[in-house]
Amino acid sequence: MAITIKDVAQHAGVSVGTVSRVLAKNSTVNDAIRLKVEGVIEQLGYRPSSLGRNLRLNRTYLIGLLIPDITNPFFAELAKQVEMLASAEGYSVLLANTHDDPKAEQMQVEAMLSRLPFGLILVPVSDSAVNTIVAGTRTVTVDRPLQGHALVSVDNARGGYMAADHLLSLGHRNLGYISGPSSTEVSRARRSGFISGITEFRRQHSGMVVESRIVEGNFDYLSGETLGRTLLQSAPGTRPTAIATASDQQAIGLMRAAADLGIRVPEDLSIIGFDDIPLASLVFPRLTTIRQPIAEIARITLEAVLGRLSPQKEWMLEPVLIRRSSSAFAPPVT
Amino acid sequence: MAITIKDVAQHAGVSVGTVSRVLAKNSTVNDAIRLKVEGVIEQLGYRPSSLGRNLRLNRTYLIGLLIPDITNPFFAELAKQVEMLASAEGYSVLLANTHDDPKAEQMQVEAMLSRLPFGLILVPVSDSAVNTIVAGTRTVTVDRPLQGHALVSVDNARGGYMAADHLLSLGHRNLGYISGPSSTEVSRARRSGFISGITEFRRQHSGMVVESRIVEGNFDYLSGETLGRTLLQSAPGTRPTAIATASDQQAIGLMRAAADLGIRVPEDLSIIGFDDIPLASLVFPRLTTIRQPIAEIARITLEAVLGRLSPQKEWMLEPVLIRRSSSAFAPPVT
DNA sequence: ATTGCCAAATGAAACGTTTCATATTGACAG
DNA sequence: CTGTCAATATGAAACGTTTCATTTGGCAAT
Repeated sequence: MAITIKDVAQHAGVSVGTVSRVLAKNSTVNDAIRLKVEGVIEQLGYRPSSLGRNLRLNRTYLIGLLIPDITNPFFAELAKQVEMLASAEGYSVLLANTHDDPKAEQMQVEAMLSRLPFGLILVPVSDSAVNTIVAGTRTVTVDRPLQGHALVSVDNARGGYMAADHLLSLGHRNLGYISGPSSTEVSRARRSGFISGITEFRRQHSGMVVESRIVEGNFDYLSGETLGRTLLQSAPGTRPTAIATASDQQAIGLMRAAADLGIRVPEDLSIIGFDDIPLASLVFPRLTTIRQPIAEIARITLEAVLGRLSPQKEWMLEPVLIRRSSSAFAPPVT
Repeated sequence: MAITIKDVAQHAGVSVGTVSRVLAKNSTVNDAIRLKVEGVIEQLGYRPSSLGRNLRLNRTYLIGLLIPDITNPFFAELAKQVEMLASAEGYSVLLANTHDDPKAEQMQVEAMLSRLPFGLILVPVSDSAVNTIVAGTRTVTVDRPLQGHALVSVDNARGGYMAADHLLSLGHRNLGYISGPSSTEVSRARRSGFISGITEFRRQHSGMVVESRIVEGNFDYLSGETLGRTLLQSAPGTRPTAIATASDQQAIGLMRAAADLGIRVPEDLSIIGFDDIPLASLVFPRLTTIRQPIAEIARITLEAVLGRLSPQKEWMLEPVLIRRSSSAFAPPVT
């Protein structure tokens, strides 16, 4: 049987209220008694039950974190940052994966809400269903927007634009783009940013010919590899000299495909990824990419979920181009 | 104000007890009333509070998961598996990172216990301190042993042995080993398994000369790269023709170092990792490795923590050798 | 008409806290 | 010696459930 505040009170010969006030550091209580009570607490090894406490205060110190897949390095990093900040503030993190499945997402949201978290951080998969459910709990959405809730994300369109701009400025005129699933806003934004980067370039260079080919899949390694293969197996001469991807994972899969086909990076093919996961600087060659400021995203998200930020509805962060060795000047035209 | 069971009772014109019994599907309640109550619940959007429930039952449906670093692909995979299984059983997962820091570990354990999880899954960093603290909550340890608690792990010594055996059977006689930190039992077991693999081989081949050089660092990419560089920069002729590592991350860092130095894998250097993280089959060349059966580890761990397994104190799983392209026959001696 | 029985609903207690109104104490001024 | 006040401790209520001992009502058997 666990030790309750009553046991402590009894042993110390005081009332439960007094013990409670001893525990609440800021309350006024006679020094002798305080010492006595603290002694008993120590001796009995009493640990306040959060159950009673939560009920009484009608408030938990839980933050729900609902992401597609903790195995994805981007989300792992996000989870880590969020957890670090949260636990520094005395909150604990409830983790759940949606596996990009709307059904699973809904169930997980339900499960989380039944635990009455103080707030919810959500990387939503589906647009509907969810928004009715999360009423009542402060919810902040990361990466993907959700009707009626705060959103923290990187400026994905800008990132896509930067990727196109980088490749074009290196002289590439035949580009490929490996997109994420069109069902997500993130994918769409990155891709349309990429496209408008090209459009803008052509406008400025009065109609210069820029070819581009876009293929679509998931954000994972495998999609990068398969779609990369598709792009790279175009007839020689029409094969892109540079490819941008919607995630670093795809980019790494793409590098893999290039290696298999004997295509050298960056000599024959420039690659630029998106995210800047830790691995990006460890693959060979080191990956040029569009970095998402994850720590910043995590910080703002948590502050927002704790209600410390003005109730602004959207925070959009600037991505930054990280130049490494996977991108280089276009090979001379022969 | 949230809707409570009282509100439901009032609206339905029944007592709270009845509503409670309607919610507990297996109880006996008149059909007409059941329907009526269910209607009111639906209409009011009532959602039982886990706060009251937990207090009354003196039981939460939380599983604490305390790992060194969610960013490490191995732990990410473990977390994913555990979360999947747990949520299927109606439990939620509390996640925390220790960052391999005993101080942080202790704080995190305290924080978790104050939430009264039903059980705790722990990948311990430090050997002391913790074991007194976790008394009272069923705790299962993964990967690293902790006095007085159940342990689920792979047979690390066996894994190390298998790595040595694999390289030796390919004809390599000059081996390198990149170890994890000696402070962890895991590292020590893998390394000593590797060493005894060599010893055993020499015994069976009556004293055949096998050289080996061991360096030590962390489990991460960076350590693999730096230590790899150290090993590979030995005087030519004495440089190892095969290197085993204590983690796939190290192995990938090592591949990176080899690429930088112009050493071809597997032609000039065979590499074998440990873990079989998803990335292992995506790097170039695909990584030969010793697989930990993570799904199995997760399954057993969760069952154990839920108290469904006989109170056996230790489960040790067999690792399995996954042969891919990063290891090959030793180059002919010149 | 009385009794006994069963099914089904009720009322109240209990879980471990916090908090607020109230009670106690001691010191000190009048 | 009384009255007042500040300082501090107490007791009880409340948070939202579940559960158990009781009550209620209907109906069959006597």
